Amino acid sequence: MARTHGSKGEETAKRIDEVALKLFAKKGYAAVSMREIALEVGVQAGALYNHCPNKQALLTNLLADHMQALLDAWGEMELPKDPAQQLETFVRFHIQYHLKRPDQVFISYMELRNLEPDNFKKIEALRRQYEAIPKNILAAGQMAGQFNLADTHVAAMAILAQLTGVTTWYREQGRLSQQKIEDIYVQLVCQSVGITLSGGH
Amino acid sequence: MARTHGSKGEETAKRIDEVALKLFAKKGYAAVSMREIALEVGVQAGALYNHCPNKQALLTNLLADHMQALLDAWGEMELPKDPAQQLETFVRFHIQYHLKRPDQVFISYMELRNLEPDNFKKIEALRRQYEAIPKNILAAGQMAGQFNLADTHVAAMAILAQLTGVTTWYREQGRLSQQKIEDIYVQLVCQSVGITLSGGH
DNA sequence: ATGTTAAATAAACAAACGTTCATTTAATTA
DNA sequence: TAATTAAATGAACGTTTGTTTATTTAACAT
Repeated sequence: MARTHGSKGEETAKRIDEVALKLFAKKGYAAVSMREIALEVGVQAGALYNHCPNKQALLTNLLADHMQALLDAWGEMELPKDPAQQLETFVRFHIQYHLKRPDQVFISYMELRNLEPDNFKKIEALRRQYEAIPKNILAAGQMAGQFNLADTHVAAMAILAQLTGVTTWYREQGRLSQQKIEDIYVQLVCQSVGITLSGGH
Repeated sequence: MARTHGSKGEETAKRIDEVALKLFAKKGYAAVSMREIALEVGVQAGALYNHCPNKQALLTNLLADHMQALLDAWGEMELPKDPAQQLETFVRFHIQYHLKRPDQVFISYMELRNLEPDNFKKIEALRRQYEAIPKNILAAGQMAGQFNLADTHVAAMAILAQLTGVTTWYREQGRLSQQKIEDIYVQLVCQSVGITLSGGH
């Protein structure tokens, strides 16, 4: 056999990315073979190389695309002026975005060490850009005297960690709706920075 | 050559565990070969099998030992009666224990998916045992009317995530001492559950 | 001193790895 | 319709993988 009936390059390329994402998230980059990806795409291993230069590029592109899309999505949010409201906006944004893309989030945190140095630098830079968002919000709230924080940098990292942690236990059919989880986290985060919400959200 | 001068079984077994821990944490279980471990131990690959049945057992034992030691260490702490003080005790305990064993912590969170089903179940059970600690503290504080939480389960998971997250950015030579970091987190956590410390800690 | 056990070596195993290549066929363009 | 390009196949490449085995030697017990 050779080229199969009805095959289209763009479609295959897309499927490769989807499958790679799914498998990397499930088993880890190093534990997934190109043959395994090919099998799930429905193609022979060699065919993958018509669409990507190598395995490493597959991972790098997935991570870079995710981080860039995350930053772009935040860029399109309109921000309230009040730091407390900004913080709430960020909490909801982060939870919503991450729960919608659990696999991307997972590999972004798990597979950084499997990137070759140059690729790592690129992704790490995007990540720091994202970390700057809560850092700036907290710094603004602290400057304005609205927050009560001993250290805004540590607080930002702590908040990010707890927000991202949602993806480890959230189940679509679980006890709590996504909306409810957001509310719980908003309260938790707002209390942790030392403010209380005025109205009962 | 064969048995080398001065070789002792117990020593080698210990070194294998140490090296495996270090390499698994650095590169991930799947990315580390038995030959790589052997090289760092200073032995041929085949010799590893005098001390462990296979690679999977190496990982399982590391994770089981860590989780059991963690639970034992908590068991030896003496607990104050007041839930707020219990929470502070837990925060400091968790940070201290985890910052002292960054590699163990790392693989405990990263390599669960590389465990075969039976091994996974065992480790997961130990982990849930540990998660029950903050859950129970929060539930007690909430019952006593001292905490202000919308959901104690979610809060417990959030707090655990943010505490464990310390290991991702803490550097021994960094800006903040471990003591100072503990203090920051105690304030953050206490505020997040809805209490404020009486004295200025 | 001798016999036994423990702990290593070195070579080998089949299987799987990422990747390449010549070839074939479908889709597209002229 | 013919020529060209795109997208597959399937076999092969040389490595590397986890693990086993026969053999050798050091450590230990009698």
